Amino acid sequence: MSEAYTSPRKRSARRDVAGVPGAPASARELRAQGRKTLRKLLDAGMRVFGERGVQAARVDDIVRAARTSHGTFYLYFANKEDLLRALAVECGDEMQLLADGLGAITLDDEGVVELRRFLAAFVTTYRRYGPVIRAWMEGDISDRETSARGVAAFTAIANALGRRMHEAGARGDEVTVAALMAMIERFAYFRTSRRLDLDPESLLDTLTLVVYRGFFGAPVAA
Amino acid sequence: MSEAYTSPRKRSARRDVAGVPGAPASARELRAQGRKTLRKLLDAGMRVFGERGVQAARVDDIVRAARTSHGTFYLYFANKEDLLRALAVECGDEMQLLADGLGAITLDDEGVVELRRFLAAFVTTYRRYGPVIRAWMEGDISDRETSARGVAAFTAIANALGRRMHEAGARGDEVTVAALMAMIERFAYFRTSRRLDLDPESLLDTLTLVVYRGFFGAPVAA
Amino acid sequence: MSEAYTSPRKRSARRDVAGVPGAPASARELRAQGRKTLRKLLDAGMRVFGERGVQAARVDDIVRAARTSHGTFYLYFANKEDLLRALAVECGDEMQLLADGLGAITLDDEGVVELRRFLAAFVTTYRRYGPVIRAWMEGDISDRETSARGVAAFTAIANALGRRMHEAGARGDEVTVAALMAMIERFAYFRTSRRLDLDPESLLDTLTLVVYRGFFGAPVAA
Amino acid sequence: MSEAYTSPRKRSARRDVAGVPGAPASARELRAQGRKTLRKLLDAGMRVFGERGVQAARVDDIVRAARTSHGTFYLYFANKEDLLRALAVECGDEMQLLADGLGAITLDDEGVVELRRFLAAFVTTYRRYGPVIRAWMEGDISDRETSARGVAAFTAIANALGRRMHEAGARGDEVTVAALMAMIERFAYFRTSRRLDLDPESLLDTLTLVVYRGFFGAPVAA
DNA sequence: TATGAATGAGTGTTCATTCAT
DNA sequence: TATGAATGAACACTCATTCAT
Repeated sequence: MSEAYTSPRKRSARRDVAGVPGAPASARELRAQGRKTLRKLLDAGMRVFGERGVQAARVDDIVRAARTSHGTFYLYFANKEDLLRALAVECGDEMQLLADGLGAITLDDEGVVELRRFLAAFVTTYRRYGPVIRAWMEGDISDRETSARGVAAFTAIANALGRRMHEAGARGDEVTVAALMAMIERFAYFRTSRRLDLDPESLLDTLTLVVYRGFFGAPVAA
Repeated sequence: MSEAYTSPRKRSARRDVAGVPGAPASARELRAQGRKTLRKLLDAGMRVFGERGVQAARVDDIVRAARTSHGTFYLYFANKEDLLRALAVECGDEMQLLADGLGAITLDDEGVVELRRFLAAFVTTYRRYGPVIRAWMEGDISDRETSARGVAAFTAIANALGRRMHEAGARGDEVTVAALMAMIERFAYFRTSRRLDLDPESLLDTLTLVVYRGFFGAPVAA
Repeated sequence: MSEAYTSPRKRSARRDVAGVPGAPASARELRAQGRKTLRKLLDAGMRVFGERGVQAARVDDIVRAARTSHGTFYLYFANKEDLLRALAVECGDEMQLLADGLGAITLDDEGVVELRRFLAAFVTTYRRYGPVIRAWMEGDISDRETSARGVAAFTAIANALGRRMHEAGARGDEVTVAALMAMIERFAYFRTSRRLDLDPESLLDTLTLVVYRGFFGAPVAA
Repeated sequence: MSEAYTSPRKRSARRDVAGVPGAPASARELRAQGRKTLRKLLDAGMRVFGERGVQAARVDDIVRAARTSHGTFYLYFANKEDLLRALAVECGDEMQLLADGLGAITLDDEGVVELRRFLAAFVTTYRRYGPVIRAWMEGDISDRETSARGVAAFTAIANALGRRMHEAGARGDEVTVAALMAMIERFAYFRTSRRLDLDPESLLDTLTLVVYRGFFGAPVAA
């Protein structure tokens, strides 16, 4: 009973438990209109995170990009972190698909083609979810759940790569795979950020070559 | 693209007279006492940048770590960015030394030893200057001069590596070297941040192996 | 190590533990200047809480009343609640003094005089700390410590009154004393808020009479 | 003095056309369905005001408690204040009934019984309308009409009590009656909020005793 | 009559930077 | 050279109220 004064933050924390008003998008039923707005915010978030970086992005940037209001943002997400979490879920799903789709890397031309296809797919995903992936890599995420989801996504891909390396007769140990993934991620980053301003196709060729030779160990005719 | 660090004040610009009020440390003669305080601030800055990240680090964190006051900070640096710049100078010098010190990577055991020595030296530098290096890599620096210094430092190492690869008969083109450096940097990052919690020595062995085989192209007996 | 993104609120919570920057006034050494500002804020807080009420008072009202800035407020208090806590400490001390100062209520004119003196003193304290006292009575305080301090203060006075009633041969049980205190508090409230716009002295006479007769049980010649 | 509740919008005034858009409930004819929804909102309002306090209660809390929507709320009430007004009307009626029902307080056992009955009735009313009554007492209401209705309700009871005291040969002056009512109100508050966690019946006995002796002046055998 | 969605002004809090001592 | 104190713009988050369906 009764009016006990609590600092607004506390109140908000208290309410987070009940969970309704500023509840993460997933916690409420949404109609067509609501789903549309949610999508707008997710897209805008991705865009702004990419432009400004996860840390520097302001909620104001995001709502402006989504052409909506401040209040609306908090109707769908508890805060910026919560938006990041939602994007991480999407990104995780996407990366799982990548992992599942990785075929055998045989020691012939077809293997090279498959590897190149995979790397191209990774880059494509990166162009959309790069900021989330970088946040995972850089440890820029404190939320347990979100962080764990990142680990799971990376692990899925790492395992897929490791298995394929094994099949190809190469070392697929943890460290080697980690080095490989680091290289792929950085490559996608440089590619997406245009820091290496070269022809995308030939960039991809070079990466494929380095990965093939360095990690799958097979001699390849340049 | 992305996260270039700009001090908030820049946004709502005010004045930009080169360096008068809290002139950068280098602009003034310092006595013993002053040099000691400067050192304290540089060390504290490095530490805090490492703990909180360049963007999230607050001047308050730094002065507390240095056991000094806000006022003192601005006696030595014009702002947070200026401190980063000072650290970048140190880091750049260090990386130049690394580049200069890279010997030939021959196709025998001695080559492996030299490569391993170089990688170990890089990791050591990274343990101290990691945050600056990461800020460079991630494009988290907006200041022209500081950024340019990063490019120079990376280029020095890249060139050294490229030359040595050439000598060893391997491809030393820009993209390949970039991939190599990305891998080394990430490795050092994971190593320093203990995200890969394995034995440092064997981590280094694996990295050496992957780099040797993947980039210098030589067959190596595991 | 490293930049994990945490929502600003979380960070602030984390820092509260370390306790330095927005630390409650008591946690830092203050010089003359600082003590003066602290006093200004406490006084302004008391005034604004009185005018607007504890809940409705905005930090902005308080800093305007104290002729200082927003930032300064948070240099001395973690938030509004923290200011209330500080005022509660002062108020608690004051009420303890009241309790300690209550003399015997004898069944003669001197008893009436002592009772009147006590009630006058209570009203004086109330004029200064009324908002805090009301917040305690109304349960408008959620903070454990602050709340407990209120209970302690009330208990001290209640015990003193109960003892004096006993000595006078009257019932000094918990409920009766509570009823007595409720009446006194409400009286002070109406008196301070000028809701009963009558002559203060005769108001006090009437209160003394009612209390004397109703609680100390002695027949008194009007 | 103090905490008069004003809706935030009033401050940044906008329009004040008497009662057009969400006309107060009374202004429209309601069918069965509408009356039911109105009732739900009134009940929920009372409940939430009791739990959170009049000031802290949010429209969102109320509609959630009433299992209806924001839009619906404004179909029945112009704003939060309007809901409070509607509840005040109910409460005022109830208190008028209390006043009308107060019988003579004779100087014998029957007088005690009647007083006890009245106090019990007051407590019952308080259990339902406590928040409104407290808002009146605390001056938490800025609306003229609502406030006036509170004064009228209190005056009705005060007059009834004053008259009965007179009949019993006791002082029934304004101040004494105010003191009496303050005590009764606080008692009901503590009783309802369970701050005095004692047996309700014996609480009521004690209150009756104190009131009887202190205000009606009669000697009573404990 | 009911509802979910949208809005934006209001308020709390932080932190880089300046200033007086 | 050092320091504690002050400042205010920037940003996060809330909630009463309106609107389209």
